[in-house]
This record gives sequence, C-alpha cells and structure tokens, in this order.
Amino acid sequence: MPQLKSIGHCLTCPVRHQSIFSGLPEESLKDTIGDFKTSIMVFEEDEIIFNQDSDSSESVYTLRKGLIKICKSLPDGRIQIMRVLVPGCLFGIDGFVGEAYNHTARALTDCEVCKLPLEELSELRRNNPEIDRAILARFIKNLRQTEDMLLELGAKKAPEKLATYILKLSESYKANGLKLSNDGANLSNKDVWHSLPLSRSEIGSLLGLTIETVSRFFSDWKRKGFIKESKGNIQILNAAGLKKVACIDDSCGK
Amino acid sequence: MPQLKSIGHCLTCPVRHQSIFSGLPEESLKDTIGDFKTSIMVFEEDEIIFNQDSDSSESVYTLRKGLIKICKSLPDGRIQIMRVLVPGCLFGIDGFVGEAYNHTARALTDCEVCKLPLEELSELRRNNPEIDRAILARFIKNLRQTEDMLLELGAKKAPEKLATYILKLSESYKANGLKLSNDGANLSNKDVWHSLPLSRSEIGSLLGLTIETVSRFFSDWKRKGFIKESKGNIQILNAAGLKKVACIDDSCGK
DNA sequence: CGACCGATTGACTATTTTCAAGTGGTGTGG
DNA sequence: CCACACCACTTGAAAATAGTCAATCGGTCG
Repeated sequence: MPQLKSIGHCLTCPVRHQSIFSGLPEESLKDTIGDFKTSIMVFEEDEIIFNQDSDSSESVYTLRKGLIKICKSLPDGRIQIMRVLVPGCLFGIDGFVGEAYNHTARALTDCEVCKLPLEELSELRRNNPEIDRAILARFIKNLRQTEDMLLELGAKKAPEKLATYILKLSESYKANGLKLSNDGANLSNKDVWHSLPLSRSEIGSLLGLTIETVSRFFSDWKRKGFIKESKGNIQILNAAGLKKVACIDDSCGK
Repeated sequence: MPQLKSIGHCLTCPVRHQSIFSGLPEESLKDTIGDFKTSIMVFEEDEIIFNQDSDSSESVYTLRKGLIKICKSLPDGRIQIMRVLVPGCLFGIDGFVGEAYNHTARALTDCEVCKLPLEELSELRRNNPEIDRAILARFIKNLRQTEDMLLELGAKKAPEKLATYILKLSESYKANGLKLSNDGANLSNKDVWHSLPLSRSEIGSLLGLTIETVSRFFSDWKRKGFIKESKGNIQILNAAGLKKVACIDDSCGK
C-alpha cells in the first residue's frame, strides 16, 4: 500500500539539485516555497502511483528515490512502457490541463515520491520565472524523448532498437554519474558496469519486442563479445560494434 | 522557395479562433498583441519550414492554411512521420529551450504559416495567463498525442495500426467539422467522404510500415466492404468491422 | 530438496518486408 | 489526338524478420 511518509522539506531534499527548484538559490528557497507543503509518499515495487484514464490529475510528482515506469496499455492487455524515470524526474505534468492522466506510473522498485499539489505549483510557477522555465524545460525534454522513442519504435528493427537502448542506457549513466556497480573482485578500473533497471520482458515492452527476441540478441552479442552480463549488471565491451548495429550515426549502412 | 507574404494581423487571421489567442476577447486583442509583429510565410508542397538539428529554434509557428508533416529521420535516410498538422496548429514549440529543433517540418501541401518570434511570444506568455494556458494546453495535447502514437507503434500490428489510423482520421474530421469532400453526383447524404491527406508511402512512414503492407490491407478491406476509396477520398462503410480490427475498445480479442 | 521464476534456446509459424512485375491514371510532346 | 513517360499504387512470390510454443537451464527462496 502507498504510504504517506512525511511532509517534504525542500532544503533537505535528496534530489533538490535535480528538481525544478534547483534554479533557486539556497537563501531564497525558504522564502519562495517555505509554506509550500508537499507530501512524501512511499511505494513498493509494482505499486501504482497513478492510473491511465481512471485517476484525475490533481498532483504533480517528483521522484526522490527508486525507479518508476510510465506505461500505456491496450484494451486487450498489451503494455507499452513509454519511459523510465530516475530520481529527480518530474512526472504527472499532464495535470496542467486538469483531465485524467494519459498514462500509468508504476513503481519499478520500491520508491519515494514527492507529491506537489497542482494548484500550488501553478501559482508558484506564475510568480517564479525560474521555476516556470524549469518546468517548461522538462516538458520539452519529455516531449523530445517521446519523439525520439517514436522514431526508435517506428523506424528501427529489433537489433537496432536493442543496441540503441543499451548504448543510451550507458550514456545516461555516464551523464548522470550514476551508480556504476562493481560486483567485487577482479575488475580493472576500465570495467564499467551498469545495472540493468529492466527485466527482459520489460525491455521488450519498452521496445515493442518479445522477451525471446530480446534474449536472443543479448545472447548473440555476448557470443560476439560486444557485451558482458552478470547479476543484473551489464558491461559494454565493444561500443563501436554496437553502434554499428544501432544506426545512431553514419556508421550504419547509409 | 519559402516566401514572405505579408505581416500578420491577428484580427483578420483565418485561424484566429483555433490559435493560441482564441481566448482573448476581440476588444482586448488589439491592445494585447497590437504591436506584436508576425510574418506570414508561404511554402510550396515539399518545402521545409525548419529542419531537425540544423536549424536553431528562434520562432514558433502557427499553421494558417494547408497541411504540414512533422518528421524525424535516421542517419541512413529512413523517415518517421510523427504527426500531421492542420490549420490552427502551433508548432516549433521546442524553441522554448532555445536549442535546435528536434524534428523537421515539411509542407505536405502548399501552405501558409504565421511565424512568431520566440522572444516576443515568451513575453506575451508572461503577461497573459490566457495565452500561457493556451500554449501549455497545446503542449500537453501534443505530448499526449505523441504518447498515444508510441503505443500504436510499439504495441500494435500492421492491420491494427492502419484501422486505427483510418478511424481516428474520420473522428478528427467529424470533430473539426472539416471539409468532407463529395466528389459529385450520386451520393446519399449518409455517404461521408474524407480526403486522405497522406499517400500510401506517407501512411507507411507514419505507422512504421511499408507502402506494400498499407496497400494490401486497404485492398483487403475494400474487398470486404469495410471501406471505399475514390480519387484520394475515403469512406468508411463498416466502422464496427474496422474497430474490431483496430483494438481500440473491448471488442478486440480481450 | 523442491518449487518457482526469469532467462535461454530450439523448432516452427506468422507477419511483414523485399523484390519484381504490372496496372491505371495524368500530363506532355509530337 | 495519340503515344509515351511518369508516378502512385497494386499484386504476387520469395525471403527475412519477429513471434509463438515448448522444453530447459540456473539461480533463489522457503
């Protein structure tokens, strides 16, 4: 069951510097959003934060801890994952037009979420150009990512989609300096492992493929020495090889 | 060649009531945006309004006349159409973060476009809650449509995609009361024809299919009496049949 | 130990693409 | 006015791609 953990305090928020309030200097933070009350909620793995169609959108959320998947589904039950949220992500921004959410948010791992009442955030936005810009920027980034994904799904073949996914995953780890989990002993410092946030079946659901297709190409690339995998972590051994498969630059069969 | 036609006048704009200024009452329109200069530009079929990556975004556009396709492409030349704009649509809103556009806008037919300098629109937005809301609402609608499309491309099979496309096209004609072109003589008043804005190849590019696949299912449905086609116009004879194929409600194999 | 679950693998099938040939309408030039 | 080229679309046959079904592996947990 989702649970209210506490009232949020922006000053001590673990994702303060990734949040939409990151543009505000420490000293004005309190004045600006001092009386702005947010609820920290805790969700367990697989619990739903909000639901496509059925939930009406009265809140906007920021992910503090854990991972969340944003999904849509067809009447017969097929599921498409639209994107995966990492700590700092703003979501549920659909709400600004005050209808139902257009998608479902579901906890991929146990997680912690900061819930912002839509009304108050709107006002905050009106009075703070910084915050307004931050929200808008996220909006646009979100739209761009969704468009990029549309190209992936519409134009690419299975191996291209998969290779692109692995490479982008790795990119995003590098960019955010996220946890690179070394699982112990005999690693050179050039060995960079990334934890795979999604199961095979979820990767399939993200890329419009079946679990078997995902598995086959991964196996293939392991045999070819492109990647290595161990306990939910993945290592890219031959990025150039993957890039050639992925069709992300001119190295693909132009 | 794209050509400057004239300076825009919002009061006499053909899409004034679909535009982001539609919320402003006639009398305040002049005061609010009186000194706000826009350029009306004319593009011929297939000309590019702006280009993915190469063009930096300094303007936002409203389509006044004609149709535009928003596309992205892969390095090897494959093209994905993201959406098709109809008169009144705002586009190029990427620009609010001031980077390159994330996609290419290309004239599907000869068309007329109103170009709004980004700077001025931003200011206008700051000072007019109405306009701000209108822009935000379009943003969200755009994001939702893109997400919906992601589900179409990721989760559906060819016939489902195609049937959905035809049905949605018909819906949007009904919703907007757009031109239903009767091509002449012996039509009962129940015969509603919709002009098909896209060629077979473009439909394929929108749905991630080849031209042949599109053609085959259309032929199939003509034989089955689901649809009829004549000179670029299409008529739905059996919506229920198409819906069953489309997987848009519970009638699909749940 | 045994049950369970995610992942892998193989064999087969279905779907979609590719390649190639043909159709039909439109417009141009002789 | 006809012949011709051109273009979008259609159709068929073969090939590639991805999905389905089923058996199996390997790890984890009670």
